[in-house]
Amino acid sequence: MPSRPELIETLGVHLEAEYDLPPLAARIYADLVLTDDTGLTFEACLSNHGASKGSVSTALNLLQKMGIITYYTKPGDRRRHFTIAARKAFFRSKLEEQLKKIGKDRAIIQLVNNFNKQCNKAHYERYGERTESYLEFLDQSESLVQASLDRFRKWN
Amino acid sequence: MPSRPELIETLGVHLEAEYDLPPLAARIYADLVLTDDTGLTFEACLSNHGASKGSVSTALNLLQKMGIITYYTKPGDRRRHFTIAARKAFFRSKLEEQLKKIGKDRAIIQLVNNFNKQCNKAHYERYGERTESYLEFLDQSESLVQASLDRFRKWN
DNA sequence: CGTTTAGTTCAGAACAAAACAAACCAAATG
DNA sequence: CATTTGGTTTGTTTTGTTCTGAACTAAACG
Repeated sequence: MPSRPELIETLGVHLEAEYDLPPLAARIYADLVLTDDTGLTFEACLSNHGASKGSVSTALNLLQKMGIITYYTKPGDRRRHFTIAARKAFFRSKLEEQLKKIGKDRAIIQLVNNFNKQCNKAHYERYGERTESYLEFLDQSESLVQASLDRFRKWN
Repeated sequence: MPSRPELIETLGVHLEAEYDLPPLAARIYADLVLTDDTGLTFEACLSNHGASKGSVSTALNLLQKMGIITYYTKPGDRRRHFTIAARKAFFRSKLEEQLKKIGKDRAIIQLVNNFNKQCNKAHYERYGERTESYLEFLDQSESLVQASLDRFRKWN
């Protein structure tokens, strides 16, 4: 089993790629994923990652703007406690993202396919069938995601 | 319908993100996608994209190293004609990439889940079921990709 | 009010990525 | 064998990102 810091690093790299985050923001996000819902204070983010106040502030604000994290306060405690925004919805929003991606992918493939139909007829005839087949795969994929999404929605 | 240059730009942006390519390399890739299998010469890449010889050279070499493009020569013509490497396999390799992604995703989710099982029991109990459900989705997704992949493999 | 606490803001340092320009090389051509 | 053609290599410039550090704000506390 990886140690906590190791796992933060591994997960951080992954999140960096998945959500196109700067390194520090991704590490903080990873840290919060591994922390229970009491969350982390600004100060904890600062010391856990050895970064400057400015960097931590920027990273936390970015994650908030992206809807990834929120904070709460305790009465009689001025500090913000940051937590991931909707742990219940974590997988659900992954599925929603997936749905968007499929849509985008289909859109471009159709754009290119239409272009070929008009301007590259030979090519269109040679590969049109594969394109159809891939579009069909996208449809099936979409249905599968949609079905899982429905299950996750009931869950909430 | 978008014009050819517009489509190159749109597709270019998409490919940039999909394969993590530098802008110029992605535009050249897009250009080749819209060009029939006669391909494009170095000179054409150069003038189509208004870039310097050095940049085009670097971009083409990168795309070759990534296995995305190849070139052929005509007897009595010193120029290289660049084409996309395996148009027949285009969708197939997209599916193969998809398969790898699913594997990575599962790996991290399991890593995090194991961590929670040991170090974050309450949290594990609250969300473990969702995790299971998502892992199941990944399995189904994998099967679907695998099935499509088999169809595409026969095709070749 | 002065001070402490909890952050924000912003200029700029440090680094990384992408493209350029010019010199270079190697094969064909006259 | 000098020159053109088709690229490659190398050093530089441009551009963009990420983080820092220091000055600042705003709320609470005594």
